[in-house]
Amino acid sequence: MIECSKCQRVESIMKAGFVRGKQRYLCKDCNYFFTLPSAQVPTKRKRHQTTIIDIARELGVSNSTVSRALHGHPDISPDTKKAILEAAIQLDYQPNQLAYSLVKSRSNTVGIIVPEFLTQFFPNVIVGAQGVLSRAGYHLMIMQSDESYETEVGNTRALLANRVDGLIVSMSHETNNYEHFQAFEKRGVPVVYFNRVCREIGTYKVVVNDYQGAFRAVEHLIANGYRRIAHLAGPRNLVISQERLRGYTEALQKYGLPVLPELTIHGDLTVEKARIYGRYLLELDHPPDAIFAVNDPTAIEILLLARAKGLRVPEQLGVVGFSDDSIAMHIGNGLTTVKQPTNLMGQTAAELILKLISEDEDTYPAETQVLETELIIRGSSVRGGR
Amino acid sequence: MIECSKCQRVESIMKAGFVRGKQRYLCKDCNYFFTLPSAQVPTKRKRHQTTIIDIARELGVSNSTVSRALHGHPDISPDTKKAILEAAIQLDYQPNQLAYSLVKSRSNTVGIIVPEFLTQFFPNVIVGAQGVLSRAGYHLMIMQSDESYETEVGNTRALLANRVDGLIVSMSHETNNYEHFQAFEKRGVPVVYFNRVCREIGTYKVVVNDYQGAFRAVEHLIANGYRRIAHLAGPRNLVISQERLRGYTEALQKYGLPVLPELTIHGDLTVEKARIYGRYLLELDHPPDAIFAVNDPTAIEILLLARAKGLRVPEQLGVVGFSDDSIAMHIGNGLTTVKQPTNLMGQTAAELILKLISEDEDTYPAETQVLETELIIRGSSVRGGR
DNA sequence: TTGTAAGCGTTATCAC
DNA sequence: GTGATAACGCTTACAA
Repeated sequence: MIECSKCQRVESIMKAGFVRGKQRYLCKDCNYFFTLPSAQVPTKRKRHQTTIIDIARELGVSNSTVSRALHGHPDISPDTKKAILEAAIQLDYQPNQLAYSLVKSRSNTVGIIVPEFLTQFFPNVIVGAQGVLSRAGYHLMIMQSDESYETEVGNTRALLANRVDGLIVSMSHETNNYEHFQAFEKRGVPVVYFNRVCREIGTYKVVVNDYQGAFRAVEHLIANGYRRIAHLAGPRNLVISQERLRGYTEALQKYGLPVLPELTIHGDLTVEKARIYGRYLLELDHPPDAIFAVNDPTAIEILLLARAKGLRVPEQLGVVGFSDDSIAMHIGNGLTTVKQPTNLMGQTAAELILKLISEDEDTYPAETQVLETELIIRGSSVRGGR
Repeated sequence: MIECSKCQRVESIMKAGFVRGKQRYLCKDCNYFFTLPSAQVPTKRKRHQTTIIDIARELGVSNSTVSRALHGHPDISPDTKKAILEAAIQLDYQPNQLAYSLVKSRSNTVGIIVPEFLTQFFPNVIVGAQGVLSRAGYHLMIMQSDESYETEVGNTRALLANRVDGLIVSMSHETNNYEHFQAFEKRGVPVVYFNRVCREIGTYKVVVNDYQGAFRAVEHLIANGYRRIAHLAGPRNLVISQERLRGYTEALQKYGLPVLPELTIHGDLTVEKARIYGRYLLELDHPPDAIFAVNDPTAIEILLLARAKGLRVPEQLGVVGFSDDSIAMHIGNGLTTVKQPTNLMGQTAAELILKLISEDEDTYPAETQVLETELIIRGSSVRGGR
């Protein structure tokens, strides 16, 4: 049964205890201790996937020939090529992208990290990006940070480990440290930031003109006779919050309205905070007659609060949101909102990353693409007869 | 500086024009012309990623020792381990998951294919699945088929090429051929179907009790006095459509109401079709007094049609949807709907796939997990005073 | 405890 | 046109 690994004798073998759970043997003849290599204890063998070598063996050619045939390389005779392609189908060959990526040092995959998945905004961007990328033969590896800095760092680590060729990212609202993104650039992997960008880093960005969108929204409220306009703002560290706040402020200033600090409250984009701060605003001694919210979910929360308090919208309270989520059209008489070109945003980011991937120098000039917004006017902000 | 490639002398070198843009040199001593091999002319050299070998060289140990240290292998001295871990950090080492996957023949990644991204349903499922998987150290590769059979086949091919360890899938409504899924099982890659499953294949499924959800929805309409209840159904080939239709039919039968063929119309789940068929239903000579729609988007389309026609909801028309999209809560006086446990569905599918991956035999018994639905009653179906 | 070397599935650079 | 053979970065017997 058991033969000595050294002298091949069988008759002189005796058991000699265990090593790490494996039977140890002693050959009395040559005084040699050994254990059996575990390969000889055939466990459940993985099903074998057909490889390029299987095809080569099948046809008696070399694997390089097979590789060439499979890739439409010019220097190959039509006959062998035909035979190889047929064998590939017959053996149900599926190329191993992992091996390919390893040798080419590129994965044909770009990663995208978004803070959340539950509003329409990010899924729409993803769909836009995916269209462009898949047309270019790239895959998209989608990750969500769940608005958590730690998860985001984990996401970047995973994408880095998977050697994505590029990264498209919108930051979590907790993110104040950018080393994990810089790690990509340090390795020559291009990064395109969109929507939630920051000022500190990032040479390639895709954003909307938040300032102008906010400005027009507030201007529209003023034109509809609202005079005491509050702003439910986003987190201070996000550029989108800052820009929307700036639009709000400057619109008030342009029309000679006072900018009252007590009417701007910074939330965190969630409805939970919106409920608290919205209630606070509406219960002020001298409450606002309109609220410009940093996004649609919070604007909708304001509408619900108003309804609960018996405030008539738009007569007693005007409300404007930002993004044009699909709910905006349907709630009440409609929510006026600043529409963002979500799909286009994804497409633009994808095109930019493809461009950066193809130029392997990063000599490509820094670039921030600014997309335009559109004010969608609905029932929540239009007072008749003024 | 420059030494002769032949005689290694340095002092006898002189420049001698250019060859293909590269400086050409002449060694006066041995009369030899040469150019520098391009490796020495560092062009845009791919940035080198630190590997295990770099660490090994740095410390003068072997790569296997490094590998062991990095994986907390027991048989390693604390000192070398410490040194290696420090060097890894200092050299900013990032493991190459591709190489790892190649040698282990598993990617620690599971794929998920969903038909679309734009309703809340699938993103919610994905979030649920991702939570479970990432806690287990797996990544999720998300693909969307865009309700197209061809795209779906492309998705499966990509996931197969990337050697995912498992697949979670909800089919496009065009899918009638299942070879591309069977390819996974043939290779020993487990597949879990959810939501859009089919009867023909699939031993592991996660679904909700569509039949019961639909039955209760229709029962609720009957209890509210509706008698001529139509059904805006889904595509015939989907099991969810069939089951919801069965629930509708049997509820009517239970309460002795006739099942009228002209009141069941099969759509394709899109609002476009819902608009056409909805209008058709509402313009019948003898129109229905309630409509049970196969999903929320189509139910909402019905609400909008009713509003446009001046039909009062729920007095003149009752409406019930399916899924509890976030809009359902907000539209009009609320849309009554059958809530699905989306997040749980994702979790369940993920747990099942993990179980299947860990048993590398597929001895695991076939299993269909049926989750329960909940009827959420809102304004679109409750007539007061009956 | 550590090193050596084979191998995972490809592509690419040479020869022939 | 085709075949060896060396990478790619890593894990893992097995040897030392």
